[in-house]
Amino acid sequence: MSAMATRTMRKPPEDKYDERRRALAESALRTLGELGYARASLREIAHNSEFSHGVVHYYFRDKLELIVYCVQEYKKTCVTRYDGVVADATTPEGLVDAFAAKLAETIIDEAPMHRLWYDLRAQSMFEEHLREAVTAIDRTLEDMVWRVVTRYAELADAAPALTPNAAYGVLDGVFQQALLGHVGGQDGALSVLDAQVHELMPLMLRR
Amino acid sequence: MSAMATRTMRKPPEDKYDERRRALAESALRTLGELGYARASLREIAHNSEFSHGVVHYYFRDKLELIVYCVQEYKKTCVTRYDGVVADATTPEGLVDAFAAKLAETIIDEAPMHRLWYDLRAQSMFEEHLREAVTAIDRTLEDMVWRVVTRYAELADAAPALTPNAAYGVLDGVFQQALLGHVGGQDGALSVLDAQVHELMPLMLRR
DNA sequence: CCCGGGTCTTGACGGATGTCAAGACTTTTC
DNA sequence: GAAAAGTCTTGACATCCGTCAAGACCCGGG
Repeated sequence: MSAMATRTMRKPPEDKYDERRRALAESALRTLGELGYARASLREIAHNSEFSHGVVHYYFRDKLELIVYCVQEYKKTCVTRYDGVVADATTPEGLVDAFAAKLAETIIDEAPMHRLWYDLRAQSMFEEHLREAVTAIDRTLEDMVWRVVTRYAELADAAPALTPNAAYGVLDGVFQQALLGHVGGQDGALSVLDAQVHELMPLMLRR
Repeated sequence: MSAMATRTMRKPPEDKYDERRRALAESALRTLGELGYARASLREIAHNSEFSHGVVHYYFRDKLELIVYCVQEYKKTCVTRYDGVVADATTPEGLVDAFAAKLAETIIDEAPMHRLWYDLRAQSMFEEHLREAVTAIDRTLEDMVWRVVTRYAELADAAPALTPNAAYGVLDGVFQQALLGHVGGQDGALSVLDAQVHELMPLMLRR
């Protein structure tokens, strides 16, 4: 009768199951960051993990569910990335310095993850199954940026001159540009980013 | 001996050859805009043209050469897109209105081409063979934006407050966001873009 | 001890893809 | 008008992909 609704036919562990899903998703994220969405096959993903290729369909219905799960997993590593910057800053200039430095740092340390993000966001314009997860992350990132901007305005004793989505669009634009340059081997890309952030942040304050 | 250097073993037409390449590239662009880089197969591309699938390797060495050629072809349709806006504007406000309207218009009319562009740009972070062509287009777009910004500053009798790449990054960011929203069916995306452009352009002037 | 359910591997399937060789059709050339 | 060069189609190849079924392995409870 194929007694298998969709999920949870497990009995005792129930968290071992989720643990495996997370482990698998982590391997998948490594592979995805390396090869991109299009060329990361399930076999390659499994090969970069401690399992064999068949196990994927034991933990995920199909490839897309795996990837959506990965994307949501990735989101968690993003949310708090700049909260330290916001919390520690005491002057507007100091916040801009720390924020710009953190942006450059994350490009250096996590370039594969970031290029995967832009890949997935572009793919979501072709595959609507990705759209929901991508949109959710986009909102999360916008909120994150907005926390930085409002704190900056607060420290400068001014009001933000931009809407949240405009502020996100602006900073995401220059960030993406810097990532592109960095991945392409342009060594000036990161210092340009630093300069651009210092250039842009003051413009976000109403005067 | 397989007498076939790399190109040009043709004798008389030499332009019929290029004409076919262009026709094939046009079909390819249609298909690529529909399916994206990853899922646009040579057979599907040929199917959307008047030829059969084998002909691709008569005019292009492999799939990548086809796509790079397509990308360069696409560039030509971009370069002059906003030149009319620059030429016709007589007041700074008028230029912003026309520019914002043109941005929204091109999202409506050519959404497939634009999402393809962002797809290819993301792919170029994984496939270095795409990088050169993508970088060239990126520079072209930056120049295009810069022409708008300098003309705007000129009309407003002020100096630009941003560097060319910052200005491009900023506008590309909000444009991409609007495209994402438009493709995803958010009907407010375009009016948000219009508002954002009106919000951002004045900030680009030194005061 | 063994039995049963959860876990994982192996191997196979049908289909799609890039590539290319062989030849047919078309145009040019003498 | 026949030969040659250019153009295009057809069909096949090797390979890779996602998926899934069959069974082996592992482990706790009877």
